[in-house]
Amino acid sequence: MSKTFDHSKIEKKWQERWSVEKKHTIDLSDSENKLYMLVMFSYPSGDKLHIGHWYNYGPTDTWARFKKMQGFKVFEPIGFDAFGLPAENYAIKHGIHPAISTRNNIKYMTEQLQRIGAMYDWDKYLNTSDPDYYKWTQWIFLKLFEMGLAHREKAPVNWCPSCLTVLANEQVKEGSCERCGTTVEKKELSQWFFKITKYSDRLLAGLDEINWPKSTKMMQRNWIGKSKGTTVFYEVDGHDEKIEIFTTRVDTIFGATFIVLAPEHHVLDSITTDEQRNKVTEYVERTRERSEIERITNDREKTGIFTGSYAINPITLEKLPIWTSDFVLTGYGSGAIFGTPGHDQRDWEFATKFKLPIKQVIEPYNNEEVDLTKRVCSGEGVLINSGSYNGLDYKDAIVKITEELKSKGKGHHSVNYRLRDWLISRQRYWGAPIPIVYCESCGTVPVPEKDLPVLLPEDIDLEKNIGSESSPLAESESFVNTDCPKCGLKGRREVDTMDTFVDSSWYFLRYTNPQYSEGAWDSSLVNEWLPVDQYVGGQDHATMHLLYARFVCMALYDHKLLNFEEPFTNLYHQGIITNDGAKMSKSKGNVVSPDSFIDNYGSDTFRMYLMFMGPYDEGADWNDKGILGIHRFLNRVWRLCKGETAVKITEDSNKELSTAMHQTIKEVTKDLQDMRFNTAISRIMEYVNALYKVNNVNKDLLETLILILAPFAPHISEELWELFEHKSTVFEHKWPEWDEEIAKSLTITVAVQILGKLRGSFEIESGLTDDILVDNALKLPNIKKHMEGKTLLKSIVIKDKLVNFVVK
RNA sequence: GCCGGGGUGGCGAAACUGGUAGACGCAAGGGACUUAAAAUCCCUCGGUCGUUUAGACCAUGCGGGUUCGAGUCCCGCCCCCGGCACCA
Repeated sequence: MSKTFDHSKIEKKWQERWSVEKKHTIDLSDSENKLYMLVMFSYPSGDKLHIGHWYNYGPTDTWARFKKMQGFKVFEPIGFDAFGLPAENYAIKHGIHPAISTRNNIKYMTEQLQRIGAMYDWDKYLNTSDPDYYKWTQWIFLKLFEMGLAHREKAPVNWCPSCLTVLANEQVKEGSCERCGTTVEKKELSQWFFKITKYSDRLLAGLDEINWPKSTKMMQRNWIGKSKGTTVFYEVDGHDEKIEIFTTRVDTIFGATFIVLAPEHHVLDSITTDEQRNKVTEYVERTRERSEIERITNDREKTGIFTGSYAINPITLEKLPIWTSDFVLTGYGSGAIFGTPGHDQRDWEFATKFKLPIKQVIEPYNNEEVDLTKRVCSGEGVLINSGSYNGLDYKDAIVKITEELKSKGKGHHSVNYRLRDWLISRQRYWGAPIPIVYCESCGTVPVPEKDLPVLLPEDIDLEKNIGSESSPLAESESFVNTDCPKCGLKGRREVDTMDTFVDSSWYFLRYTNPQYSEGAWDSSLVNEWLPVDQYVGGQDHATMHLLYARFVCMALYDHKLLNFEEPFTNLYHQGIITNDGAKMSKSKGNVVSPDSFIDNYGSDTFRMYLMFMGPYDEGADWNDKGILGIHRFLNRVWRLCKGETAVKITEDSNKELSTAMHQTIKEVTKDLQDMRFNTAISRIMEYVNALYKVNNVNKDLLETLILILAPFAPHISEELWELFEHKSTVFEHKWPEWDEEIAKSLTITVAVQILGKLRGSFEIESGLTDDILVDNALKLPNIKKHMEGKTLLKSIVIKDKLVNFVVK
């Protein structure tokens, strides 16, 4: 008979029992000792659940089970982020309605999720494409609209010609669509935005209050990009126009030799002289045709055209030629700069190219040689060639010059942000319709709450819509034509749907009661159970989902709908599981399915292997070579506990093993607390190895083993726990505690060094004085040998560890 | 270019606030059991030298430094991964 455990049978048995006995259904009405453990829900794609998902879900369940055993009331929900483009594209290709393909994918993926054996509370399951859910996504839109945080505006926006929709700034990476990699185009379109910029400072301040990875906080800070500086107003010689310029280095204003406007700048047209008009117009048009990626390519040579006009430097009253160039961005600051070519790399390149004068107005601190004909001198220093400001440190000069500008009414201190408003319109079908009606007499009218949800129309031929730049919803007459909720006359519905990041920016609130019909959530539950105590997911969402969710919660807080501002108190990012060094993705064809590993080895082995591969936040390159080792280990535990080895189970106690047991509990507890799963598993392995080395072990040693193994391998642990005649499940037993006294080793090994080089060691009981350790060390033959002919200058003793002799 | 993270055996990796580098596992080699194989159990396993032992020297990306002692701290480089990138 096989002596390996039957993982299929055991896992099936316990998963059924947990489900039947509702072990993971949490009654949220009592929030004492609550712990809300959240993982990022997944998109129900045709790829199904892959190893990357498992890497998120398996280890977090281990942590959750550990916390449950420590006495926390753990809430671990799961669901699907089910709206989105891939289902729609799939529909276009295969003629299957997104609702159907999504339902099929969810069905399959739910089965996969269940095989993990996680403590998911399936009663709280949700799906964002369900009308019962997106009704409330629309409701949140209305709340933001009420607050003036949702507005429609014509603006140059990012358009992905492959996805046939606009994208938020956050979804454009290096000028390309984050999803499909296609180069995005700039388009001037009327779109819906959420006013996230209004929360820039609070989004920054909140980061100090939450326990998030510092790299993620840094990414959000950089993304928000707050910079303090000065706004300067320039008069245009011979015109009424004023040019507003933002700078962080107003100290270099004496070195300004030209002004540059972005090609889209609103005064450009009116200040351009007749002689220059043709050239300027041509340049502006050429810029418009150039793609974003071309424009932002760093090594591109500077281009630009002189407008023929001059601006007056408000401090020096010098006349500065006004140019236009595409290196000045329209969306940042006011879309205009003053060029200080001596001290700014880009301005230097521009001045060099167009033979504009270059002036030095900063003397660098470190007296380095300055040759502005050869290279720029950026950085910090003291002012020169700056009139009465000469000799001032640049930092003081910034303050003083701004004061002068302010007194003359030519400027003031100001702050700029890189963050743009969140563009939420999508010209696609498979998303929540934006609940707005346009009426000729009433204008933009929000759909009343009682009329929600605005259901997605069914009568749409998605295939017909390919290539169209308008939303597929525009196809449906019955959807578009409606009565104005205000005046009752004819109106037209908004045809765009919402960015799916809106769906995911509040799902963690809905989890507390996804069936709730009185509102988006039951405040009595949400205000008790939120914020999320531990959130785990990939870092790729750092400046998207994780930023949007924070914004939405702050807005809802301001609307008095929530009693907290920050949704996720603690955040952790698991690393990425790559395959041949590349991230797993369908397009690369390197996705590894967990299914066959579950069939062959079981969930216990597989999840444990994922945790054993390396540090959880570092991820790993996928490799199934070591999975057998974990399987062997679980078998060793199985046989040991069943008494199928040479080690007999008796009543005898064993002092040494007892010490090992308490040490193991201590180390495993600490490692688990910090999600150091790999080392925790190593400790348990060492413990098992120690148990195998003796002739007999007692029940206490084994039961402790089962208890500390349980979060890692829940099914086999339950089975063994039952074998030891326990009625309740192992997870209802409390996590073992260690006794510091017993955990102390009786004997220790002391290393003996001479001048820091290891020359020997000896075993001795712990807790002895320095003198005794030195005496013992000096007795070692090898030490005597090395000490011959030398004088001992000093003995360094580290208690219970090491003796080092300094000799000459 | 700027901001994070990292570089340790054949491989995945350990090493708490500076204190025996390589725990644990994989792979490999040897042995026990077996008719045989699988499974299992035990042993060896960074490199060079040394007959085994004892031991010595070299080893944590590279070059310096601080220290009785450095994978760990400091200075200067190189490489890999992630993010931002003409942001004024």
